[in-house]
Amino acid sequence: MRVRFAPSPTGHLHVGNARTALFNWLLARRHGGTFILRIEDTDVDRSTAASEQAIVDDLQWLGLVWDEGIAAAGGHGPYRQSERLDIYARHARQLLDAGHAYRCFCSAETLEAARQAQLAAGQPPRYAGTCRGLAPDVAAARVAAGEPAVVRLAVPAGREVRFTDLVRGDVTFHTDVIGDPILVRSDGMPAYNFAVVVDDALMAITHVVRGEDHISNTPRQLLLYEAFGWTPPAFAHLSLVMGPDHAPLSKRHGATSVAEFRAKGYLPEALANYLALIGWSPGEGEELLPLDELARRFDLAHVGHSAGVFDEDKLAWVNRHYLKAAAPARLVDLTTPFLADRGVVRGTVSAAGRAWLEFVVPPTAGAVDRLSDIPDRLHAVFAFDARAAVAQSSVRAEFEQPDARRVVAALAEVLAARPRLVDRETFRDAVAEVRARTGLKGRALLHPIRVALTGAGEGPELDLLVPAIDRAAELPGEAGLAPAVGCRERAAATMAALDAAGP
RNA sequence: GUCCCCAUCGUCCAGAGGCCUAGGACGCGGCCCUUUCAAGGCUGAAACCCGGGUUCGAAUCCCGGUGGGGACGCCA
Repeated sequence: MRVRFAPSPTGHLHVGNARTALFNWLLARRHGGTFILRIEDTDVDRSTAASEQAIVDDLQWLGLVWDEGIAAAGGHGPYRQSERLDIYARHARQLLDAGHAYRCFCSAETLEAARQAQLAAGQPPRYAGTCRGLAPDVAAARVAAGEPAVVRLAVPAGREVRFTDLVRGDVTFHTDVIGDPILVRSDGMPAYNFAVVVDDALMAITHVVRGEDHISNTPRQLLLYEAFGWTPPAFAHLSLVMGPDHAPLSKRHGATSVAEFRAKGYLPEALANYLALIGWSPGEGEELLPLDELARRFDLAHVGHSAGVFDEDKLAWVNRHYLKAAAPARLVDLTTPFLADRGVVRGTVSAAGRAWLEFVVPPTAGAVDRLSDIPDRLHAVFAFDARAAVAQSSVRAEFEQPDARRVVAALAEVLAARPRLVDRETFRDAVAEVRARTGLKGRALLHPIRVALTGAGEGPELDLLVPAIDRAAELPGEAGLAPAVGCRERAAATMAALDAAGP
């Protein structure tokens, strides 16, 4: 089995295309086949080397390694269509000579006008076949005279083209609804339908798994296989991925590219796992499975027929699972850029700074949806302003609670008499003392402490936050982290701000 | 407009004629756990698009309707 993913390097890798790549990859892995990456860059105006690189990076990030293709070995190259121009020219010649294709001299403007007219008249827009009857020698003479021409496939009239789609079953098209497709453009570049067929055939592709948007191209391609006398591969058309409003996923729905999800702090294994769940089920009610296990169970016959809505909430849930399972050192590495963006990490992190990150990041990552949420949860460690906090209405409201001030006063005293609270035990111990002094417990006790120390009512568990603050406060200035004020000072400052603000 | 594809909870899936009083997951509500915030556990509400057939029996098969999507490019 040989399958391929053939993106066009005209932008970032879209999640819908990433899913197509994934399904191809899963199928190849499942059957011990070969997964090939081919670049379809025949649109010179829109294709860029940067896009190709971005797609390569995204595929590698997702873990979808290819066995053959650009930047890999393989005996069926080149794998970039722009490097196969002589091959297409040779095959176009073959079709022309065999009478399966012909030259068309209609200008793009003429064609566009005809298309508009047909649309306006409620007719299916389709090439009328104007140049089809031109005698070969007449056409050759016009070409020799320098007249621009395209090469079109002569689609046989009155026939049915059918194929058995591996996911949808039998599909039938009538050739009467197919206009003669352009094979070679006037500038000599091959057109999509022509290049794919030549490449898939020459690269010995056995299964073409692609988006449903290509289903109507399939009859044209089948006709080409027939013209060449080649045996076509098996086809499988995947339903499309939609946005929440059931419209094609687009920028207006938020993130749509793999790169954007990576930038938002989703783990590659999470995105890949989630993508596999759109239109397919690993079975037995299981959903959270690693790529190799998904591959072990993958089966085209069980791929769904209807379009799937991309649900970022569910992606986040999958991501949470992998965030909890990720190795601590990796989490720190992945989170550092997000922390740097917020100014928490500054420059080179020292061993002490790194130790601090390894203390706080893994447990924090286990409680958020994505890595980009981590700076928010850690924000309070480095930013604290008692006066500003007390000026907030929500914080003031907290301290209007009957015993809140007593808690802060006791906390300030307790902390003043203690060393830094650098672990959970010493923190709990300090809380126990505040509890003993105030006789309060539960929310009445912890919430004022939280607000007094962080200036906000929400955030990570105090068991982690407080030690994180005091450890950060002990760090030398060159640790690579922003400076932090310790809890002892915070409690005192809050008390002072409260006193200054009056009852 | 023409052709093609599709149609189970809000969303993603399970369901290949009786196992369906339609199952799981996300999200949502409730409860539990928790000296705070989350997380986690348990639990609840929530769907077979409509109409005809076929059959002893249909979410499952057939036809029609409706709805959604795709294609109709010198884009891929």
